[in-house]
Amino acid sequence: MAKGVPDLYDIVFISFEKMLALTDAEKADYIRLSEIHHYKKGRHLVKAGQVCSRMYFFISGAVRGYSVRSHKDYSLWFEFDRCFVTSMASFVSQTPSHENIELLEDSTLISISHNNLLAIYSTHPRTNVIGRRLVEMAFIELEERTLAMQSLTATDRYEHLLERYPQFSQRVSLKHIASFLGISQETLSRIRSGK
Amino acid sequence: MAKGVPDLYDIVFISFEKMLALTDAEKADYIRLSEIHHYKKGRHLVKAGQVCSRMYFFISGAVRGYSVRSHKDYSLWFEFDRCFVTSMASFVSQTPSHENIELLEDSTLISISHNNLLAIYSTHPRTNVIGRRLVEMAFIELEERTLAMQSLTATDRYEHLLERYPQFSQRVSLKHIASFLGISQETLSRIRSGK
DNA sequence: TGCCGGTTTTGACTATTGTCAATTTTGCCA
DNA sequence: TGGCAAAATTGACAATAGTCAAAACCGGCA
Repeated sequence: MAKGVPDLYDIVFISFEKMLALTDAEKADYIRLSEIHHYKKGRHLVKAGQVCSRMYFFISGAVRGYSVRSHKDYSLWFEFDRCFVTSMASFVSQTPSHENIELLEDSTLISISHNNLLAIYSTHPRTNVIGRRLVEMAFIELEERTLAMQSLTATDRYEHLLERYPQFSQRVSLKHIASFLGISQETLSRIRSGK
Repeated sequence: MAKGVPDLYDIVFISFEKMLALTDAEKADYIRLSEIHHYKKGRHLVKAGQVCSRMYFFISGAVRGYSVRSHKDYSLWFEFDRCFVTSMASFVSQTPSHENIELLEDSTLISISHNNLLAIYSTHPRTNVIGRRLVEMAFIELEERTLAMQSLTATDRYEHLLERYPQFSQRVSLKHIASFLGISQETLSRIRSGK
């Protein structure tokens, strides 16, 4: 095993621990069945129409999920270091993705294929809880966002975002933040300038 | 077992089959650990602040999830006959619910407690997939709705809703549909009249 | 049938947000 | 460091949606 590799896996195992502390045998299988990548900004992990076959963990970097409708780009979510990322709906049912996933920064990540993840679930049944937890967390996050879209004005949504995700304003362009909030770039600019 | 009861359970077992065909032993445990209810229109299954301790299956009836913010009522989802219903975020992590669940019609339902469901998962580990599938389906549904909120105008959201859920216009008041779409009742009225 | 309460529609006006076009600012790198 | 392309801001105007108040509609029931 290459020098430095255990360090990277230490990071993902700490994140797993929030859901389930893995045994050494489970960790060994995860290491054996996963891959490490160093990808450049701009690279796509998934494009709409493709089946998303891998679950990613971001050691470092930033990533955006987005969907294109009527020639327009709608940002759906953003994730940064130490997060699990995949096109959830596509990955869990292995059907074509409606969303694209694009790196916003050069990133270091670990990925595992759907097949290999199922193999781990099968070999170590108690790890099933991880799959469930990941979907549950994604669901809770999305629920909060949907209610914000429904009940808050554009200004309140922006302020809510700044509080909840301070990273955004450092690492995401205003164009993408605007599309995430469901408003035009110009409106966001006016909100920021205090009208 | 009372006459008619097996018929009701036949309905829920058909719905389970879309996720996992249950064995006779699994069905027997589900019957033993669940309850049948006949509830009146207006009854609440969960109120905000309470932990939602049960997963419901609607044999017949209609139900609405909603959240109250700044004294306003925001409809989050609707479900009708033959659907599984719970306050997902609250149920899966057994924390206080942010949403209320209210019956829109007199309804017949089957419910199982969180503890009893975990007991079934534990006795029959392969049934774990049901829990995951339920969250996954809820997630996919919510994802579609969020993108609609973000990318469609009010008029398009209303037309999309009519296509996707024809039941809505028969069984849900315009007040609730408007709050679901994130628009005022008057705006919905004008959209319907063709401006 | 006729009244009642709740639901839905309509009107007039205001507020918010979008669009298009023109600048200005920023970040990168040759 | 200078120059370029992308990102962000600004202005003028149009389109969309909200608010408040009043009227019309509708369903249940005495």
